Amino acid sequence: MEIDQPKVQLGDIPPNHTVYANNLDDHIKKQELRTQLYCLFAQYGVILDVVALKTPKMRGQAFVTFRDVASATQALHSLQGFSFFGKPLRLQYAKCKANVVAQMEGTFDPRSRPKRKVEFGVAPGGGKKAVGTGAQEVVARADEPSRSAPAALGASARAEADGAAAAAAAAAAATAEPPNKILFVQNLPDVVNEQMLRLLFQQFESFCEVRLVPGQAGIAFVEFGDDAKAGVAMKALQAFKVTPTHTMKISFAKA
DNA sequence: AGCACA
Repeated sequence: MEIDQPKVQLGDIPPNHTVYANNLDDHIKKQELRTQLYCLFAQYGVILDVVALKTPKMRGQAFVTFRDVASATQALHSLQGFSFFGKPLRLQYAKCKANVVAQMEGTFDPRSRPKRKVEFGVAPGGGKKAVGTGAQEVVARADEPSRSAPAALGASARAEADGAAAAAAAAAAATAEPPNKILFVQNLPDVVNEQMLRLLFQQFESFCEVRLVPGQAGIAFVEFGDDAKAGVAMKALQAFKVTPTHTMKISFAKA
């Protein structure tokens, strides 16, 4: 005879594009959490969105949405119990369909509330006015099902896979100057602002500040606590695609 | 434990 099954049975929830994760360390900053989850889960497939809220009800939880259910399934099984920031991941399928997925299927019904998430960089409608209100809500998301240009997080992972050549060139350039706690960032699109750059760089330890150069579009300085920490950030974000056409070049600033 | 996306 069968005894009642304890805790969560995966079978309770049908397969979904989205993996629901809980038991997350809730003192991790939201952006950091999303970035780390993105990096961890991206090995199982194309990620459309990572949602993490810090509201009382939603803290310690996150939603990772894949383009394909099979990827979600793969990730769910492979990463079940994975030690993430010292705590084992608890994974299930999400109970509901993510908005991105509904959009992908063309069934998105904005009856609740129409969402205007801001893309990092170029606004889909074109033009140079990109970020207005919700600049801190940068999302990793694909707008078009097929050859989408995922923003922020997606681009970061893409930059890894993508720019062998660009990265090599940038790395070569990076070695031109000796280590410095200040980084020199080039090839930024002219729509970037400090807020956006901060989002990218603040996830690294000992981040201090971002400085744009008035009158000098496309470049910025980013300061860290010391040379080594700056170097870590540089390596991680080297060749990051800020937009599909702008690949960041990072080097140590001149002393 | 807790299933959202403004």
